[in-house]
Amino acid sequence: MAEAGFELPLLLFAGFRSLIDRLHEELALVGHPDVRPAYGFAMQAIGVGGATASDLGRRLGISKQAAGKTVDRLEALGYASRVDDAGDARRKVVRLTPRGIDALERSAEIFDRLREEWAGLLGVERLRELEGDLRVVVPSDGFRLDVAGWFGG
Amino acid sequence: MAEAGFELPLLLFAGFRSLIDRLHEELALVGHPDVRPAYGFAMQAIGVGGATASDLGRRLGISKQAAGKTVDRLEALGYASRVDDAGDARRKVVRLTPRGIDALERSAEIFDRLREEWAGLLGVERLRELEGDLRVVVPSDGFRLDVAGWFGG
DNA sequence: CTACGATCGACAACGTGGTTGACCAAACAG
DNA sequence: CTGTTTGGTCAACCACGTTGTCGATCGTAG
Repeated sequence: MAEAGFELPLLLFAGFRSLIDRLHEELALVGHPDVRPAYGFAMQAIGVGGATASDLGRRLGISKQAAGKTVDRLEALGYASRVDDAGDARRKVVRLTPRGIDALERSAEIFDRLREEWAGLLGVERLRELEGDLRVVVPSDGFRLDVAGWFGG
Repeated sequence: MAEAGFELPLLLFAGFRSLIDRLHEELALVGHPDVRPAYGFAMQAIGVGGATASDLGRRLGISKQAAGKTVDRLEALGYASRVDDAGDARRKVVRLTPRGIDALERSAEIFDRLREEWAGLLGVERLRELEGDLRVVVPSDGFRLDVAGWFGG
């Protein structure tokens, strides 16, 4: 007999949440206690190359205004800074500060470590299968990262 | 070489999100266009037996005040109603209306159908493994359903 | 039976991640 | 030169959370 269908989303969310929660626990221990999940995604989207608020909005699937507000918070926390664009007086390029870069690098390390933990529990092959299976069932056309707004409304 | 660790949470979230999005698309088609993800979780937590706002808060891992506000919205949409408790004048029991029950039943059907879809893509055995593996790596001690607030702050 | 503490539900103020709409300034295309 | 895009910001608003406070009720200990 089949499992109840409603468990599947719960398991996926629980997995996602536990990884993100672990990430932020560890991040707090290495000097980034005030990074919130939303900031992490935003910094990832800004990347080392920087981005404008409009870019960021497009990458995250949110409005440029919402992206701008996120940048405000990132800036207030010292993770990013706006610099005027030399070639276009309208644009203000958001760049990650060294602190922002550090948070990004630490996050990558921690995620790798977490993945190894899962590999230890499941076996490397099994984890690879899990990832592969998810890639199959997940729509390939990218997806929006506006978690809070998506869920809430 | 190992996959990048940061893909894992993204895949899990994408899976979760695609299931929830599909659910609400289908739900909209069968007469429940205004159910939001948060409402679905809340109704699930209320259940056919009903619950008080405080109960709901505990089940969802949110404050009783937040639970009360969710009940307000559920009530405004006709999915739930508050009834005075005969034996305790403080308590107001939240009960799902027939419309609320319908939404819950439809959701269960849709989730089952969605799971079958995944089974078709992956194979029944592989899907069962995926679920089993997730159960292994996910902390067993339950988890909070305050998605929006968790992500945001 | 009375007094105290815990609980329920509500109100208020606030924080955070989103939304639209409006607007100006700068860039671009004709 | 003019009309249209585009980028950034301001303002108002909404949804989902938070904490703090409060009166009313319940349960229990004295």
